[in-house]
Amino acid sequence: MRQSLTKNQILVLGKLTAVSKPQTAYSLLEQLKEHGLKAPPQIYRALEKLLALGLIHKLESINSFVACQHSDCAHQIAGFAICDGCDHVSEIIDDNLESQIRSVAKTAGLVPKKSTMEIHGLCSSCEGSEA
Amino acid sequence: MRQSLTKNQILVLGKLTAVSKPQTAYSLLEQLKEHGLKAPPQIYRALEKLLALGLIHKLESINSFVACQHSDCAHQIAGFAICDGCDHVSEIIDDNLESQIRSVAKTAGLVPKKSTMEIHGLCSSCEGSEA
DNA sequence: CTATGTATGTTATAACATAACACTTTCCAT
DNA sequence: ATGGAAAGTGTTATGTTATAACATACATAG
Repeated sequence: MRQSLTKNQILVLGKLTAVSKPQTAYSLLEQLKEHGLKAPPQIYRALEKLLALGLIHKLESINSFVACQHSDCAHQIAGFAICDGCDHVSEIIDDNLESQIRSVAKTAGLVPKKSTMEIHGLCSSCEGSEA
Repeated sequence: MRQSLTKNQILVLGKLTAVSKPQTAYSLLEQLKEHGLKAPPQIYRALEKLLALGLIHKLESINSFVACQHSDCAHQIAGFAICDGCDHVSEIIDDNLESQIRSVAKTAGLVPKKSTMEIHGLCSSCEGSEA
C-alpha cells in the first residue's frame, strides 16, 4: 500500500506545480540538481509514478509534463489546449470529449484504453501580439 | 511551384504506403538504406515535406509516421485509433471531431492551428486473443 | 545564363528515454 | 520484532529520436 509520495516524487510534482508550465524531463532535472538529483532515471521514475497516480499528464506532442489542473484525474479523459506563444496549457475536461473519443474508437473497432488530445495554437494574448 | 515529389520523398512515402503501419524515422532509414539513404536528415527532411503536403501524419504518442489513408487531408482534422497489439492504425475523419476540437479550444480561449488526437487500445481481433 | 529557392549528402551533436545493477527503505505477515 | 517482498534510490552506460551546420547539386524563372 502506497501511503504517500516519496522524496523524489514530491520534488518533481512540486516543481511542476510551481512553474505551472510544461517541462521536459531534462529541464526538471536541471532545476532539481540543487536538491541532489543527478541523473535522468531519477526524474523519469518519479514522472512514471506521478502519471500512474493521475497527478501529472504527459503532453506527447512536446515531450513535456504538466501538473494536473484538477484534484486528480487518474481516470478522466482530458484535452489540452497549448499556446505555442507562451506555453500556457489549459486542461479541459469535457463530457462531450469522452463520448467523442468513444465514438471515434467505435468507428475504428477499437476498445479504447488511453487517449491523448492536444490542440496547439495561440492564446488570446499571444494572438494579439503576433509578430 | 512544387510540381512533384523528389526522389527521397517518393522513397519515404512509398515505403510508408507499402507497409501501411506506423514507422519510426529510423526504421524507415534502415529499410531505405538499400536505396542509398544513409543519414537521419535525409529521412526527416522528406518526412517534413510530406507532412506539410498532408500526405502523411505523425503519431506523436509513438514517434511514428503513417501514410494518409485519404486522398489528401492537408487541412482536415483527423483522429487516430491505434491498436497496441498489432500496430494497426485507423485514421478517422469525423465532422463532430472538428467541432469538438473547436469547442475545447474555445473553452481555453485558444485559436487552434493544429491538433492531434490519438486513441490507444486493442482492435477487435487483438482484444479476442489477449494474453 | 545566372540568381534564387529547394533538395541533397554528410558529419556531428542535441534532446529524449531506458537498461541494468547494487543498495536502501518501507511495510506488513508471521 | 523480524525478516522477506515490494518499491524506491543512486549510478553508469547506452539506446532512441531529432536537428544543427555546412558544402554541394539541381531546377526554374527572370
